[in-house]
Amino acid sequence: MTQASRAALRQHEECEDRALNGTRDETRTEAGGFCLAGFLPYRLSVTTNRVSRAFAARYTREFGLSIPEWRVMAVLGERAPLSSNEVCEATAMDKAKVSRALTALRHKGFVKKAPNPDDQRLLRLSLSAKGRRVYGAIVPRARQLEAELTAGLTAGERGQLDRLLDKLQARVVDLDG
Amino acid sequence: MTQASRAALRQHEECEDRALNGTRDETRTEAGGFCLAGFLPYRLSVTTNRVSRAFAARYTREFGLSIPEWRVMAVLGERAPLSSNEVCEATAMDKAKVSRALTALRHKGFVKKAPNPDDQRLLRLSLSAKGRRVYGAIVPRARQLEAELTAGLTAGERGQLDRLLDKLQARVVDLDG
DNA sequence: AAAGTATCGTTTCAAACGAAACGACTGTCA
DNA sequence: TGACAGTCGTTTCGTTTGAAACGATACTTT
Repeated sequence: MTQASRAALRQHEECEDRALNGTRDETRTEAGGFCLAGFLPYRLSVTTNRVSRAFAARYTREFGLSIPEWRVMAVLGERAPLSSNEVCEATAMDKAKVSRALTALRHKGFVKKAPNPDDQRLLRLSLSAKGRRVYGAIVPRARQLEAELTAGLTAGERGQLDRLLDKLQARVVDLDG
Repeated sequence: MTQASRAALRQHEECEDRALNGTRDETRTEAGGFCLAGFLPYRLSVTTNRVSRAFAARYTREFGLSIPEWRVMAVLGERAPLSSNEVCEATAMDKAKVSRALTALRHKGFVKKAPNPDDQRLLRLSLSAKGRRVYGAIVPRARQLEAELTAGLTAGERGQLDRLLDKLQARVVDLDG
């Protein structure tokens, strides 16, 4: 844990304490005393970035894959062949990122790229035999890491978290769209 | 909403449907049928990135601030003077990012930077009068945006979300530390 | 069929990023 | 006091990022 993250957590606890003590229960809604550590977008960003870092470190160390590359492998392993655009949609990444991940994966020999005879603009992307082997190894590992991450959560809490993320996602769509 | 996000949500719903139907309830734990859209790190990342984008767009459009700059303003508005390191800790950003945000904020005339007489290595950072005016405007706006984001959540759900994020954060510390 | 429009995937470009090097300053130990 | 180690904040360096430009292919309209 970094110094910064420790301090951020400490500060957040202080803010929570203040709220629980009732000293300024209206902290969230009034003008004064804004507490960044209790601000949802900030909290989401900090937590998610730490999770991403931790997972990225594992993927890199154990399989030599970046997160974009892992995402592409994950969708190609599940359903192939896919066009680049379909990979974009399935991974929630833009086409430039997908294109770069694909060239990296092809250099590593994990992904095959064939033209689509029906439409020469589209690609037919799929895992190579080697890629499938890696996929077979990385999927259980990813599940295991996810299980470690959620080890402190009951099944109900895990479901609740999924539902809450869905709700946020639905909301943020209105917010920027 | 982008095509990619729509598709990702759709795919996730399909995965959930499969789970709910009981066709393959063991989807999460067995070797076959890995579903990226149901994978927690992925879900966290996608949701958080969308939230960050939406908020960054507002901050930029309405106040000309990036997210790092807004974070620095937020902590300096709450408690100043602070050293650069203290800003790092309070914002969960590394010192390079903070340094860059500070130079931008000083160029905009929002932040003052004074030497600390007790220790010449440390800075005494604080908001200027202009910076305080902006702070006074942006804090209620940030609260309002946060309220829009969580409009679909009950107070209990909001508390639950905070607790779940805390639990994840506690876990991820072990995971990479 | 030719011209104009749209889509696909790659590449270019400038901005943002984190790690590490760095100079400036402080505290410690001889 | 002088050397040494540690801390602070800035800057440098190479990488990653998303937006936009691009060439190539397909569709539409006449």
